[in-house]
Amino acid sequence: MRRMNSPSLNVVLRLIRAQSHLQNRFAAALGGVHGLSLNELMLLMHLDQAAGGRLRRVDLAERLEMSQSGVTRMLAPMEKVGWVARAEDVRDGRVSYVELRKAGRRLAREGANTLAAQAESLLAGEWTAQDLDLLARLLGRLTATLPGQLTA
Amino acid sequence: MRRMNSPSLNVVLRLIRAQSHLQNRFAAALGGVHGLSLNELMLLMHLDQAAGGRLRRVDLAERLEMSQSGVTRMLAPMEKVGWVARAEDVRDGRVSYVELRKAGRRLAREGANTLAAQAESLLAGEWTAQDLDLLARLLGRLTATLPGQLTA
DNA sequence: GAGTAATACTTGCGCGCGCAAGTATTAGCC
DNA sequence: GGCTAATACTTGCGCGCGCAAGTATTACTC
Repeated sequence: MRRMNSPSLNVVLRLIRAQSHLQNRFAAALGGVHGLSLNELMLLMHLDQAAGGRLRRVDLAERLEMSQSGVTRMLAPMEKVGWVARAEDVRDGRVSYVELRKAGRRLAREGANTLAAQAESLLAGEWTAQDLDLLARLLGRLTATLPGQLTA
Repeated sequence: MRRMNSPSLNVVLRLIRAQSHLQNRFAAALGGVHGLSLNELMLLMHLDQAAGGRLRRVDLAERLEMSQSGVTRMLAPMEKVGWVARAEDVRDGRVSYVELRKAGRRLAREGANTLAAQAESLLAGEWTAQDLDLLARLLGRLTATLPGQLTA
C-alpha cells in the first residue's frame, strides 16, 4: 500500500539507519578495547595515511567532516597523552600541523584492526567478496569529490 | 603500496564518511526550510508510518537508534508546539504513547519531500535506477534484523 | 607599501544526547 | 498475596561539538 516515491530518498534513509546502528556498535567496541572514541580513531587513521604523518588542522576538520573548533578541542587531550604533537609551519605562521607520534601510530593501527574485526564479524555471514566490493564502490561514489578518503 | 586488508573495513569507513557528509548537507537544508532537525524528521516519519500514527517512546528510541532519555527530551518541545501528543495506555500504566497530530503529519510529509529533493539532486548525476536500487538493497541488508526500517 | 580581504586557529556559549540513578508500574515466582 | 525482577519513563550531570566572535597571520589590490 506504500508507494515507492523516491529511490534516492530510500538510499538516504537506509544509509542513515545503517550508519547510526554501526556507529553505536563500533564505538562501544573501540572504547572498551582501546579507550578510544570512533572519531579519535578516524583522526589517527587520517594522520597515519597522510604524507609524513602530519596534517593541518583545517584539513583534518575537512576529512573528519567536523568543525575546526571541534578538531581543536579533540586534539588537546591527545597531545597531552602524546599520541600526537603540534608543529608549526615555517612558511606560514597561521598553520600548526598535527603530527602523529609513535604511540599514536600504534594506536591507529591497533584501532583499525579491532574496527576491521568488528566489521568482519558483522559482515561475515552472507556477504560475498563481490557484495562488499560493490557496496564499497557505490558508497565511494557518494563521496567521490571529497578529499582524503580513508582506505583499509 | 597500500594493502587492502579488509574489504569489510573499507565498507565501514566509506559508510561513515558518506553518512557524515550527507548528514550535514541534509540537516542544513531541512533546518532552513522547515526549522526541523534531521532527527526530528526521522521521528515524525517513524510515527507517520506506524500503525495508528502512534508509538511507544521506547520503540521510538529503538528505531531512532538513540537513548530513551534522548527521546524524552526531543519530544518535549514537539509536544509544546502541537506536532505530537502524549496518550497513555489503559492496559499498562508505564507506557505513554507518542501520537502524531495533524500538523506533525503534514510536517513529516513535507520534510520527507524536501529530503527526497535533496537526495535526488545529490544522486541525479550518474546514478541509474539500478544503481540506486542495488545500493538500497545492500544497505538494507546491514540493518535487516532491526525493526521499523523507514521506506520512502 | 597601506588597506582590505581571506585564511588558520582558538575560545565562549549553548544544545543535543548518553549514562546512571530515581520513580512508577507490571510481571514472574514461591 | 508478597517479594524480587523487569520494564517504561524521567531527571541530574557531563561531554562532544557546532556557531559566532576574536586573534594572528598572510594574500590581494591599488
